[in-house]
Amino acid sequence: MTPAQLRVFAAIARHGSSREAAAELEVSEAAVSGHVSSLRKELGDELFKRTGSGISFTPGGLRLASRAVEMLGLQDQTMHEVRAAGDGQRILRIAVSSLFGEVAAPGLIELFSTRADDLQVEMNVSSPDQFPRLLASRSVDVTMGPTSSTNPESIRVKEFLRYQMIAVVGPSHELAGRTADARLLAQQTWLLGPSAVDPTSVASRMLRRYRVHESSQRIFQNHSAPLTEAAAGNGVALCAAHSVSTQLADGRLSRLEAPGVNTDGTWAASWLRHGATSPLVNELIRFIGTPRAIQAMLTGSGTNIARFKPRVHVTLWS
Amino acid sequence: MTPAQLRVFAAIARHGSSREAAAELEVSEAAVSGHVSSLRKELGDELFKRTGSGISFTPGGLRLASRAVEMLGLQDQTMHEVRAAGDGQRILRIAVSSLFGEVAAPGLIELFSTRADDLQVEMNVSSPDQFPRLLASRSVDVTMGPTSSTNPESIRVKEFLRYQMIAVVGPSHELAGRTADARLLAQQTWLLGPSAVDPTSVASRMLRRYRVHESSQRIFQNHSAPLTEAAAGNGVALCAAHSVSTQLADGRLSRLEAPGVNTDGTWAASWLRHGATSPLVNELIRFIGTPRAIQAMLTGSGTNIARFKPRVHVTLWS
DNA sequence: CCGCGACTTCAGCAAATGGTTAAGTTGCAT
DNA sequence: ATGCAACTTAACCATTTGCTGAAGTCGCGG
Repeated sequence: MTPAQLRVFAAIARHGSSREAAAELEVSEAAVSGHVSSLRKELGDELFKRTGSGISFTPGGLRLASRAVEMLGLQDQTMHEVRAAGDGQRILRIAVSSLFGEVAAPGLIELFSTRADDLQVEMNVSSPDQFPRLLASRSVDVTMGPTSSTNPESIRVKEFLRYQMIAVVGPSHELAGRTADARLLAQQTWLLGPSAVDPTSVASRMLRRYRVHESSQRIFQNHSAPLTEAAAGNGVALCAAHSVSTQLADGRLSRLEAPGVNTDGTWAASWLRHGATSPLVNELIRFIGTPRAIQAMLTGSGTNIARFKPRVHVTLWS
Repeated sequence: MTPAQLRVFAAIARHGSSREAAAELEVSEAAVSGHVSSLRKELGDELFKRTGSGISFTPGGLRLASRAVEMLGLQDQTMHEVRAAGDGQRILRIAVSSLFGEVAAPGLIELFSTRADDLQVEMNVSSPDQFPRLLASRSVDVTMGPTSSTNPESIRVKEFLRYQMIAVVGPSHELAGRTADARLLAQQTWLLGPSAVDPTSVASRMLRRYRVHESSQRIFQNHSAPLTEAAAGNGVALCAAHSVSTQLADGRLSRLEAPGVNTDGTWAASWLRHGATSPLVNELIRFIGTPRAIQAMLTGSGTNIARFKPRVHVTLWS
């Protein structure tokens, strides 16, 4: 699967014809066909069949078509990025857990990145158990998220924020303001954010603890939607206490007390211990301990349009 | 930038040493060095420098390290996917706008994908102006999102749901239940979802219409967070009327009337007109018009844990 | 300042790549 | 049935790739 082969296949997919692809790439049809037959051999799939008028793709061929343009795009982007980095463009690459990425990171990054000109921050949401791998392969410079017990010697960790996970329900909910027991909790509908998918998260540990059946779990694509659902009285949601303080104060949400439902969590940054740590990383590590940074994490999550750019986002149902 | 070169560079990044990388890949150090020098020439960046104890990466080198493992991973995944597709695994690839993807798609896809076994649905959130390109390059099978005026002849479109965009504020907000004029609207803080970044969206057209200054716009990473902020009285949010009906009913949110603030939007599916449309696509197109599907889109967004799998998610600040 | 460890360059060689032309298949339209 | 358009295969060749061993260079510690 060389870039050349992918380029050829992408051209075929775009035009729906080998001949036109050959014309576009200014090579003979035989050359195109040669690349295709390498791909066919490597992937063990026919990719496309000839029909009277043009060709028709196999399922595998369609699949390859998607990924081919994606891979070529990624390669292209890489070239630009490496060049830009060489020209002094500074980039800080951060991996974050989904909860931190949603409630704390925007405020923090917004504040941090305005401190320096021509600084680009890339935030990558991923599961915390991937953090060591991401650091080890130099895929990111820093990770931020829940602390992990098992960290390799080569990774340095700095804890910077303690938060409390609490359970909340809407004011109209039968358990509002009451104290529940484990048995009762297991019967509730649990409204959860994406972090519930990660088995190491506080949320999913709690679900296991109370033995909440999967059919009582509703997982949303972000951590804000479950709170809205909870406010409407449709179930129990978990969240960081500070992120809902105003909603608790004005009665839109109400705490639910139960043994073990209030858990303390700690957010920590980790990075490679390795010799020369980039100055930018050191700067960030220093910064996250300051009162201003803490403040930004606890409050802000909306950011200005000019500086925000969401990217890829793929979801799979199977 | 061939796969072989990337594999070599990824190994170097992982070990922090050419020698160890050579050992891992079971080739001579010279071979490794050869691949590196090709990369250096192609990218015009030194990538890493020798120091007394090992090597130190240039910014460009670090950048390449991230992307190298990413590209290799993508390639690997592609091989698996093509093979799986050949073995009869059916995949439906959908591109959606950010609003549709958040409020309507989960319910729809959940319902659709349970109708058939071994059916995998991949949902890709992207800007609607990319839809024609994604279809043309066979990157996705169907797109779903706001209708677009300019569609190439080769694309077929089916509108399936009309919705109304409204503006809402919290009950404590000074404009709650009142009718405002354009002048007043321009002075408000606008709480927006990711769709505001896309210049063709209803939201950003409205912002332009009222000449809302960028500094009065707060963009959130999803469409649910701005509603929570609005409920707290911190500004004006835009949303689809049906998605907030309960919140309007119980007074957590309140409509804001103003000339031109209520816009009708239409969601439409589009797909390639091309000869033989996949049966799966036809099935979906037929399905989205049914009452059950409409119902699922209007109500449900939480989905079961076992069937949900978020993926990549990159955000850039610059 | 010498030596060591580690990365880089060089020469040379076998194998693979990527291309060409020409001939061969194949499915559909006439 | 025949012809056509379009994809595939075959034969062949120039070029590049990818390796290796050997020699070269560089930075640092003793």
